[in-house]
Amino acid sequence: MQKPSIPKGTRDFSAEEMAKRNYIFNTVKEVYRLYGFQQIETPAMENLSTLMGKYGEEGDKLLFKVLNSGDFLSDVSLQEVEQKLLGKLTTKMCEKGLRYDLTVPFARFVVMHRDKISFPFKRYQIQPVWRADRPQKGRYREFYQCDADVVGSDSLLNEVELVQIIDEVFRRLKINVCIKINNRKILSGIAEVIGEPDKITDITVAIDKFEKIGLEKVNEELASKGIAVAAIETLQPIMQLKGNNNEKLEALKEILSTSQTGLKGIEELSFIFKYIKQLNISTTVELDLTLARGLNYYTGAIFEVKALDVEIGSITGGGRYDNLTGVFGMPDVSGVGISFGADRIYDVLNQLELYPEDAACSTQVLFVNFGENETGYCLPLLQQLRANGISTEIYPEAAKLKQQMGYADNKKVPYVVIVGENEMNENKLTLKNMITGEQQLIDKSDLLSFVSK
RNA sequence: GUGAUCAUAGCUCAGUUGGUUAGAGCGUCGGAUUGUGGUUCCGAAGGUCGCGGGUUCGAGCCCCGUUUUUCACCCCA
Repeated sequence: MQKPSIPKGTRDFSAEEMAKRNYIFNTVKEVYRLYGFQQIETPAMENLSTLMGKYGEEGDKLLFKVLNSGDFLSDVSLQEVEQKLLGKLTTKMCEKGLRYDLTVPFARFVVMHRDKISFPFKRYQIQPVWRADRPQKGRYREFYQCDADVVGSDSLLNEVELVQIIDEVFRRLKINVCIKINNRKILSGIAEVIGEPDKITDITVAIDKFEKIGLEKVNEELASKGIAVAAIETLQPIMQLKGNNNEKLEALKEILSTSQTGLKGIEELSFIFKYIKQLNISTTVELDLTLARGLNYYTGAIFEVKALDVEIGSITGGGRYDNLTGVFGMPDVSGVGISFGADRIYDVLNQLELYPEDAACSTQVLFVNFGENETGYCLPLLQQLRANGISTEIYPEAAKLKQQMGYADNKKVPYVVIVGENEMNENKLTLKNMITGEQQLIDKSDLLSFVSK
C-alpha cells in the first residue's frame, strides 16, 4: 500500500475552507462587477513561447513545463543529452507550460480577440497560477490571483477607480489596510537626477527592500550593484522624505525639476490624489517612494496594499504598464490593473477571525431514513422545502438512528425530521432542534414555517 | 538556485545513554441505549518509526544518501 500525497507547495481545501475562500472570491467578484468589469478565463496551459522571456531570467526558471505527449524524445539528439543543454532540450521536449500569472495570458487574449473586443476593455479573471518556486510562509506553487485590468485607456481615472475598488473590497472584508502608491516615472526621474539612469532596475529592486531590511542594508546593496557613492548620497534624503502626500510631491518637484519623466510622474500622482481626496476614501492612501515592485513592465502608477493588523507581505498589488501587448505584435495598448492575493487574504482573515458565522453551515434540514415506506412519505416534503430554497437532505440508508443523528451533528445540521410508523399514522412528523435539543410533534403542513426562520 | 530544519497510529505529539513486546490524547468503529446526536462509562481496530544503505550482539534513537515538511535568502503574490 502506498501512502497518498500531493505535490510540494500545493494544498487541498476542505469544505470549510472552500466556504471561506468563496466568501473572498465572491466579495471581490461583486465589487469588480459593480465597476463594470467582465469575467474571462484562459487555459491552465499556454504555449511555452507565449510565456518564455516575459518574466525575466528568474521567471523562466520558475515556469512549470508540460512534457509533450507521445514520443517526446523524437527531436532530441544524444549529444544534447550528454552535454546537458537544458535550454535546448526543454524547447524540444516541451511546447506547453502552466500559466505563471494572469497578465501575460490576458495580453495574449487581447491580441487574439482584438476583433471582438471593444476598447477600453475592463476584464477580471480569478484563476490559479503555478510557479516552480520553493514554498515557504505565505508562498505556494499553486495559488489564485484575482486580477482586474483595463486595457486600451490611458486615462488616470482608471487608476482612481482601482483605488476605489481596493478600498471597497477591504471595507467589505473588514480588513484594515494601507494603500501605498508610487510611480515608476518618479523612480526613473530619481535615477536620472542622481546620475545613474541605466541602473534603474537595480535601484528599484534595492529600495523596494527599504521597509524590510532598513536604510543601511539598502545602501550596501546599492553599492554592491556598482552605484556611485555620490549617487547613493544624493538618494538618502529622497528615500527618507517626510510629510503628507502633498508635501512630499512639492519637495519632489524641486528635486526632480531637471527630469521631464520625473515631473510627468508627479503630475500623474497629483491627479490621482486630487480625486481620492474628493471621494473621501476611508482607507489611508500613502505616497511611498520606496515602493518599487519587482516587475519590470510597470511604467506608471504602482500600488501595493498592506494589512495593518497582521504581519504578512503585500496582499494586493498592481500598476500601469504601457505597451502590454507589444510583444505579441499589437503596439501602443496601455493597461492598468490590480491583483488581489486571495491566499494571503485568506490567512489574514483566519488570523483575525473575521469570517461571518454563516460561512460554515450547509444543510438546514436532515430527514432520518427509517425505510421504504417512510422515505416515500418524506420525499415530497424534501421537494417542498427545496422549492422554498431550504437546503435539505435525507440520509441515504436506513442506518441506525444513532448513526444518522451523529451525521447530522457532525455536519452541524440545525433541524432533524424524524418520521416513523407513529408519525405516518397521524399524518405528522417529529421535528428536532439540534441546538436546543427540543423536539415536537407537528403537522406535516407546518414544517416549512418551522424551519424557514 | 543557496543555507538551515522536520518526519513515530487517520490527526496532534511522548518515547530516558543504543537494550526485551513502541505509548498517550483526539478521531474512527462496537457496546451500555434495537426511535435520538452533542455529555458520560466500557471495549476494539489501527504502526514497514518517511524511504534506501551503513555502524552494532542489538537502531525509533548513531552515520551517509534520498524524499518530504517548515523557515530564511534570491525572487515574488
